[in-house]
Amino acid sequence: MGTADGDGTPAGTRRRAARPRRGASMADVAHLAGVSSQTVSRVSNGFPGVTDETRQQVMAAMRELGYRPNSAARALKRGEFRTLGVITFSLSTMGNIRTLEAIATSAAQQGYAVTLLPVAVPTQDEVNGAFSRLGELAVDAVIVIMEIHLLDAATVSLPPGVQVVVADSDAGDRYTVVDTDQVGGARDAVRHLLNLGHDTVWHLAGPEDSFAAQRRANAWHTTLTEAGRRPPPLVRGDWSAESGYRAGLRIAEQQDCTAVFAANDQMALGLLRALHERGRRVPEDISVVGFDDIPEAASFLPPLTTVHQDFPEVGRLCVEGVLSKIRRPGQDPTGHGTTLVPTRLVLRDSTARPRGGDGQGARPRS
Amino acid sequence: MGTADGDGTPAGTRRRAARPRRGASMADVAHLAGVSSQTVSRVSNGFPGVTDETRQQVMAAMRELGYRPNSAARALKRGEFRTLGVITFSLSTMGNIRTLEAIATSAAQQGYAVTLLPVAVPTQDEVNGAFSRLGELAVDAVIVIMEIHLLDAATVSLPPGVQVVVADSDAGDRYTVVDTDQVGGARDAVRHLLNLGHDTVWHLAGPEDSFAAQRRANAWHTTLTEAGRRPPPLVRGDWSAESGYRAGLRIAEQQDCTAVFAANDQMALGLLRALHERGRRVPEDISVVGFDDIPEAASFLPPLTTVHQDFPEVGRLCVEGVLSKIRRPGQDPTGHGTTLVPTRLVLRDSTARPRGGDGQGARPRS
DNA sequence: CCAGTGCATGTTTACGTAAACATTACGAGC
DNA sequence: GCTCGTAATGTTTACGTAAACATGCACTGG
Repeated sequence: MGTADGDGTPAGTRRRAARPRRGASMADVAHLAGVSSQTVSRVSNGFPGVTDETRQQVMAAMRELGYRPNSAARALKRGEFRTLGVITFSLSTMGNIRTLEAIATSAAQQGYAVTLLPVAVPTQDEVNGAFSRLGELAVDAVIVIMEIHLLDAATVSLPPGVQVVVADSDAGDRYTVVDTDQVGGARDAVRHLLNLGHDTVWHLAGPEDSFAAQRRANAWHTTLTEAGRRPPPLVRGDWSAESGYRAGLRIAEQQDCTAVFAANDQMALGLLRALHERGRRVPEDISVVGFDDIPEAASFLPPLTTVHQDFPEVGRLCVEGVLSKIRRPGQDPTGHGTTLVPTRLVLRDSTARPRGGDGQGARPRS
Repeated sequence: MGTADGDGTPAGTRRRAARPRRGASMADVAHLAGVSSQTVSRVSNGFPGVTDETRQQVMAAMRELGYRPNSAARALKRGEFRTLGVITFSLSTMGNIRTLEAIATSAAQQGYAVTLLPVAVPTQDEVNGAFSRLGELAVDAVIVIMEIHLLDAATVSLPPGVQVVVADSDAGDRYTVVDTDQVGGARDAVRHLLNLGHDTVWHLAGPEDSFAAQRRANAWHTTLTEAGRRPPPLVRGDWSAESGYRAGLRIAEQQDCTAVFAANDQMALGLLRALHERGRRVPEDISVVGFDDIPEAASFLPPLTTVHQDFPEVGRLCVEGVLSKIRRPGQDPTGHGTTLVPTRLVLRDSTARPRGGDGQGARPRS
């Protein structure tokens, strides 16, 4: 590249006009520093075999030209993008968001970027489309945050060589899965209420097509049955506070109901409002336990006892899992299967002994 | 690439063992289809000048080999990545999340992917670091979702040719900014309370280092002053429900306070709890207005009157703005400046006329 | 004093794609 | 019948990087 040419136009200007130049290349840096581009490459990657003096010269040239490695060329050469893809439905649920955030943070620490692949409408076609677009996406591996049942038929179109880890799902036999210990959390919630002396516990469940909702409901049922209690009819919501409110209006009618386990905090919020409107006091008349421990849960009326999920840990494990798959080229020694992240029951003010209860084994509340 | 070679190892196997092959290249497809790789390229990009018959053959070969274009090579050749970068702090605020989601969706519709660039600790160094890492990131343009004052000194390290649009900030003179009409929203909230007959309106503000909080507070102050009312002392929170609760305990002491405008819904939630605990009824004793209209706001106790923000529109406009910058190579005709997205006051049950108020001009509440 | 050794640096090449240019083939027009 | 034009396809090359290989130079030891 000359410094000027015949038509009076400064060199490079025309190119910049045609297509904005991204920046200086290795060749430019090499030229300025008076070395070969290979030496620039070595400096750029921190490789040995370069004199300190040369290194300084090259770095000075880099600074002067504002050199930044071209990631496309680098990816092409190295065969990897240092980028993880995250497929997710709408970021409307708190859990997905927190998980995503943790994934992005963990990935950044490992030198990986995160590309978001939103699936607008959760239909099978959309999911398949996302998986197939993946093949031409600049991504080394994929983490799927998807709680509903659409993963099955999508397997086929997975491009080869792209590893997958799934958060918040089952399918542990076909994919590596990282998930909150839904069963343990739900069991803790129900046992807490039973220990306080409640005869039984109602359940305000999440939508039918959600794996998480399904497992929380199953665990609720099992725990009650194992304790020799008869499970009341299951009440279903759709995760939203509004659905919790509607369900709550019905639950308030049940005079024998003294304890409710809501499958998430938003529905618990709606439930609290319905109970309040109907004059059922919480926790004096009815105890309520939520799930998730969203930041606002401590400010509900009353502050909500709930099952805390460790989303950052879920995200971290997803990244760890997927990177370990990338890094060992051969068979994955951990194999498929599910990694469970434990939950923690956070006691606040929405649970108490039933008025007429005997309270055997109940922990005193502060 | 032959079908077998001398040592009995099937061709390609050794390569796959050394480094997992990403997939077939154009050359492989071309070989199978019996055409040149250029023809494959034409088919791949939907260019004219290919017989239907040839096109069919090529597509068949693509299917058979599971061919996916290599995006690194494509990006290198074309000089663009078809990817937008989004720089953001922790995704803990609902607004950022909703905006991000809208950005991802809009970008996807335009054929662009979105890469997340989380900035862990919001220090100047971190922001500068994020901007500088950007240069080697596979990104054509950047959208910054950042409400605090750290953008100023970061300008220098912006790599050339990378366009920026900023959401939720000011700096409209140096960057293109898309933002919610904070001033209009706050004014509507305050006027609504004044119209109901309240003498004045207290303000529960967000943190000092937030542009949005600052502008909402300014608009609150201006609106009161313009209406000839004396603004009460400003109460400050940090966006969290917990801080709203603490502030609410203090506000509950003010016997002359009949109306509060909270700078977001989370703080309003904490405020509601504090007022309830102190026996101040909402809306009979004190009216409360929030800001954001988070989904749960309709399920608060009582359902919250609040200022609705159109986050999807903000995200859409960010993408539109940044893509228009990319697409017109020369000067941006829209120039820098700020695009405001209007808000909408959503009336629910947390506001009413003051008990002793005259209520002139007040709209009747349902 | 010269082969040998090791280190700093340069040269060649390939990664996969697509623009630019080159080459065919086939039919229309004179 | 021969040229010209056009459409279909092939060949060359460049994008920026980094691995593999090549060179050259200084110092070491016999």
